[in-house]
Amino acid sequence: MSTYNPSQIEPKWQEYWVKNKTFKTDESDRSKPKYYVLDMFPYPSGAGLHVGHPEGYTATDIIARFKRMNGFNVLHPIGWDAFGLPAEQYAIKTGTHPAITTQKNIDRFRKQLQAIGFSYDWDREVNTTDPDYFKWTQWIFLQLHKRGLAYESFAPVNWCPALGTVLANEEVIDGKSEVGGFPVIRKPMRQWMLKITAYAERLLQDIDGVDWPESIKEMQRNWIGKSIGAEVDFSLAAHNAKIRVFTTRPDTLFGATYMVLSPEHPLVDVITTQENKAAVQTYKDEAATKSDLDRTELAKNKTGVFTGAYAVNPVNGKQIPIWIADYVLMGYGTGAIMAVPGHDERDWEFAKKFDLEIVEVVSGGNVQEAAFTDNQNGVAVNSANDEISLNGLKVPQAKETIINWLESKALGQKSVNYRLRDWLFSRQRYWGEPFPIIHVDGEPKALSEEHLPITLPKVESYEPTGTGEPPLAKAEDWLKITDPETGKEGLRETNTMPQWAGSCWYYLRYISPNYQGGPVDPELEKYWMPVDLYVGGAEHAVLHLLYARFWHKVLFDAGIVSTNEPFQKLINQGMILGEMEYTAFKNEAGEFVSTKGLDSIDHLTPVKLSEDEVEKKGDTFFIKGTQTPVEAKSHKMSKSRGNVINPDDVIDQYGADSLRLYEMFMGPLEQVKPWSMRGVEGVYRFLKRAYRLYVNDEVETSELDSTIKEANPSKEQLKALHTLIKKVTEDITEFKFNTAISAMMVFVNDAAKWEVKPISVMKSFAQVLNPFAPHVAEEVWALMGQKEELSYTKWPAFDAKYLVDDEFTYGIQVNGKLRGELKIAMADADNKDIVLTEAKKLEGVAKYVDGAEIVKEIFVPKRIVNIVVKA
RNA sequence: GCCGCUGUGGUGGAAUUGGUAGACACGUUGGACUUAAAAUCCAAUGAGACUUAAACUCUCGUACCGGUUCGAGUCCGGUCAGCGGUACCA
Repeated sequence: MSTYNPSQIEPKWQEYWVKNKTFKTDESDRSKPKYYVLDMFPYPSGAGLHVGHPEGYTATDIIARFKRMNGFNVLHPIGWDAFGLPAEQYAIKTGTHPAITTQKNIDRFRKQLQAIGFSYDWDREVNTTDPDYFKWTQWIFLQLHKRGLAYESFAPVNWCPALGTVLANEEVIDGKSEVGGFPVIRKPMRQWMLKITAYAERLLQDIDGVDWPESIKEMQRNWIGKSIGAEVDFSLAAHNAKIRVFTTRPDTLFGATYMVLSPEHPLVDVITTQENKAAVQTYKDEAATKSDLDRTELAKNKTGVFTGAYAVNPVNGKQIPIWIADYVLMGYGTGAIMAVPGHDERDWEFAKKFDLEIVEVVSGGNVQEAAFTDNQNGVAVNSANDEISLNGLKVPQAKETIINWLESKALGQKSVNYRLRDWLFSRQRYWGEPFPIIHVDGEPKALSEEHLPITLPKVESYEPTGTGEPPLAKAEDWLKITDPETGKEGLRETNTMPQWAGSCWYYLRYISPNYQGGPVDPELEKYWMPVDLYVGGAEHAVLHLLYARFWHKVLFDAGIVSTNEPFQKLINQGMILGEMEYTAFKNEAGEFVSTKGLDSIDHLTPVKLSEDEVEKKGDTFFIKGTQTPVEAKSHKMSKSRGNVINPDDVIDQYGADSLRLYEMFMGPLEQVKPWSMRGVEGVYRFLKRAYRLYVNDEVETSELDSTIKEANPSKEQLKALHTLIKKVTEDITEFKFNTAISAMMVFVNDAAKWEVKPISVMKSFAQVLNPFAPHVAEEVWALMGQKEELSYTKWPAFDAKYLVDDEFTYGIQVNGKLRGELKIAMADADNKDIVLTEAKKLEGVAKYVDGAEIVKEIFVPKRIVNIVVKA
């Protein structure tokens, strides 16, 4: 009992915190400054917590505890993003209702989180599947609907046959589903869409004002994809109609030698000539059935067919052929382009393949060899008609000139386009929020607020029908509804909302989880918002964070929230990889081979090696004593690789404080880093040493060690303590937890040598340790007989006067090379003459300086001395 | 291809933001304690040269090449590698 035993200490304090509601947030005292520190809430999967969760959660917990000790009123909540596919798929397999699975998983997650000692206010837990919660998700949908931001669409969507549902653009990666990697095809279906494009400009502008990682901001900007250009009308040679194109390079209009329509463009059937009908139809049919994956794979090989029709280039009256090709997308711009093969790579490839004319209109390259695409310094050529000439102008000026001319002739105008599309907001699933929508006389109609929440019906089977009919279509009693307004018979909407819906606004619900007058209590919202710190994985860079910003802005417009942006500061924790693995490869003959220069290693057999079977030579690892290179790499944790670390096991072996400390000590929070069990042992040893400062482990009782006394601290002790306080305070503020921990290690190494440990110093250390390793801190705090609640004690202040040394040590350089060290009294440290005189007396320095001509003497007070001599 | 980030000992990582590179930790080696082991404690530990040995000293060293500077891990230009995002967006 006398040695450090986390399995006894930790449950005791966890129970104490829960029982006493130590971390309950009381907002009645609004005189205190507020701090809202938020974690991305987890999906409570059946697998339980993995080590990635406690990384961000420990970081926010340290901040929360630190802020409490600094007099802030802290809101630090947690909840469950509990709708979603796994529970539904489990239901399909076993017949267990997703609500049951979900509840079980939540209970397990809660237990696991409490076992790590996070200081959440457990009275504010939210659960997206709770009708009291999703009532307000539905309510927010009604606000969107009211504002014309929710609408039905019958356009082709991303249908994933394997998942039996449609997916949002953001959920499709390389033509495959983000979840599971299944192929996705395009299929026209009735869907609900949210008009996020109406907010594109604000989503883009306001990103500048938030304190987020630049990479995430850039990703969002790219996703929104604003491009400025012009729309230009081309009249048809044989029809009295126009085709409008969007281009970012109106300056190249004179070089437009053909035109391409998307196969889905409505004018295709109108303009196609008789002899081309068959070929065009065949091409259209092929394009329609092509999956996104096929389109991506064939991207390098351009395809298309000629329609037989011609358009007229408005600047030079030339007739140019109109083609259709699937490299032009109906969903972007106008679904039609003017092709300028001289200055656009795609158009160039297409023109080469189909032998179309290539004209140079911007000089600087050789357009027969490759498209010349410099859009800054290129100079326009061959670009003049009777009224206008761009010749000699650089691209930006040429653009402006031609746009003005087009506008004056009513042939086109300046135009802005966004890559962002409307958000496909419905899923053909069971385990999601039902829409507050009914269909009467074939028309969708919103139910009014008093009918909320719309709860899920019991169903026999959770399988989608496969034709796109959601499982809810099978719940006949639920499906049929009498319109409360007109008394007509109607049908409920059978789609459900995507998982993102619940996570779009959960941070608001934490503020007033029981409020019945709206999603959030307006008074409290004004006090707590915005979120001061939001920590989570970078995988949500565009999806969740863009959707949540969109909803927040809608709620802002509706007067529900008072801030323009929800999350002031965002930090992405880096992924934790598995332990470093050393792998060599054997060929079919069983010989070790080098993988260098091989495209594929599929035919080789990997052989795992232990650390002491390998050695490093130069930049590469080899099998010891051989020339066989070894791959040294940390991999993503995955079940199939068998390198998953379970936090429960770590806690069993080393305790929660060690888990917390190790995850923070590994390296910078934002960085990707490999797990190391030995590293856990390192911090465990540190905690043991720290505990042993307080408790003598050679005796059989857990009493305070006799070296801890009421005593005046020595100068050295004060210096050690205040160095620690300064470093930890600054590092927490900058989220540099790894170096804060190393400062604590330095302190403990020091203090272990003290024969007398003044209780005042040891109290301060316990306080500093508390945010990081709260269990052991509480334990020693109690041992010292402290009655005050540790979590709310005042964070110790450092006093610079204890940090001053009697001496300063200068590094003395000669010609930039270190040649000696000079210890000098602090009083003389700023005196250039004294320092230099002394420096030149140093043996190592004199060797180089004596007899040489001194060219220059660099003296930077309390930094460096550099004497420059001529050789 | 494009955009972004990162390259420091055997390993994870420090470095006052241009000023003594390698803090702290892991690992390794040696030692103490122990009947022994575990635990704990102490010491050494970037590479190399010189030396019988040690001390001393010196050289090289922050992916690579070059530049700016009294001085560069840090700033600038170029190259390479890895990671993440994105990709016919006109």
